[in-house]
Parts: sequence; structure tokens; C-alpha cells
Amino acid sequence: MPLNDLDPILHSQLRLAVVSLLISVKEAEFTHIRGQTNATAGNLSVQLQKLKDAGYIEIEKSFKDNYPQTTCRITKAGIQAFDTYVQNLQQYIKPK
Amino acid sequence: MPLNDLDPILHSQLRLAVVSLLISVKEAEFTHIRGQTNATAGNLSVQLQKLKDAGYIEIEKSFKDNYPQTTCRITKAGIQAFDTYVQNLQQYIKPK
DNA sequence: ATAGAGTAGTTTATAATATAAACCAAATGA
DNA sequence: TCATTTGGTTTATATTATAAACTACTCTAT
Repeated sequence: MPLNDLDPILHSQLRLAVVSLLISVKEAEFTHIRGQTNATAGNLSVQLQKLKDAGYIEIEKSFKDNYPQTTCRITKAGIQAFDTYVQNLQQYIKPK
Repeated sequence: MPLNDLDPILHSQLRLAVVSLLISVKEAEFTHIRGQTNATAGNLSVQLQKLKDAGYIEIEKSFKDNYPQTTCRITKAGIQAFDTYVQNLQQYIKPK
């Protein structure tokens, strides 16, 4: 079994954590993701943008209680990419 | 269950492939690893050095049929680090 | 009303990483 | 003999991740 390449968009601790989280909750706010991942706001902002550029998540901006609110949602492509990533990764980590 | 940090030495496709390979075969030559991973020689050279610096592999240089030969072997620390990495990674990729 | 602190981010600069290109030394083959 | 090949290493460059600085508000207390 060959070692397939790992999607570089997902092979990043923070982006993987974000996608992993969104896979299970479907939708989450910036601040919540920040809390769950312990990322700095700047880093999270950049990485969310990359996930959006890759088409793996959607970002919706609104206001909640007068404050800006950024809501993230996983896309079909994101779920698909995650599944493929996990499949490929198994080849690296499963005992032979 | 919290998302533990992933060892940055192992969270690199090529280094992970190298360690994964060495875990299963115990010992391998530079050229063999290069063939299995499709890495360029330069990249592999650098990454092997990093794994050595981290104490995850041993590198032994000798000559075989007049040509230089670089043999790599996993260390106890390498096995331990890989196990921990896999454990932590499971939190990211396993379905919740 | 306004100064100070806090919220929710983005942008930009820097540090770290990965990768490729160039190079080296010796061996082999035409 | 000189061009190629083998088996690498070193160095330069592109990519990534991260932190620091900044923007644009809001809230609270005076």
C-alpha cells in the first residue's frame, strides 16, 4: 500500500483541529473555535481564511449583541477532503 | 477529550513517512527510503538530519561496493514519539 | 462626554519549515 | 578521458505558521 500525499491544507495542526471540530458540530463561532483550539486570534483568522479559500468551510459575518460575529460551517468539499485525509493518514500511522 | 499538541518533528509528511517506514523495517538505507517516499535527495537529507537531531533515528555512514551508504535506524525515543503522536492524532481524526 | 478597558476580529511582519537547485566527491562506462 | 551516474550535502528560495500591531468598534464609570 503506497503512501499517498497528505492534503497540505489539512496537514496543519490548527486547520485540522478547526475542520475536526466543524465536522462534529456543523457550525461554530470564531470565539468558540478560538477557545477550543487555544489559537491566537491572528493565527485563527489566517487559517480560517485558508480553509475558506480551499472551499472547505464557509464563513458568515454578522452582528450579535452589537459585536461582530464570525460563524464557520464545514462544506461538502471540506467533509470529503477530511475523509480522504484520514484515509491517507491511516497508511502512515497504522501498524504494519 | 482535549486536542493535544502534535509533535512538530513528526507532523511533517516526509518525516512521518520516514519514521513510519523505520518503525516497520527497523533499518533502511538512504536510497531505499528515498525510493519509498519519492522525496528528493536534498529534502530527505535535511529531514533525516532533523530526525537525528531530535534523537528519533540513528544515522550510520559506511561504504558499500565502493559507494557511500547511509543507514538509518529508529531509536527508542523515536518509537515512543511516534506512539504518542499517533495517540494524539487520533483525537483529531476519530469520529465523535 | 470622554477616558479606559474590553471584544472581535484583520493585517502585516517575522520566524520557522519545506523544498528545490546547485554543488561535491568518487565511481563507472563509452 | 570525459561524460554520466551514484550517493549524497549545502545553500538558496518559496511556503507556512505565528505573533505583534493595528482597526473598529462597545461598554463602563466618572
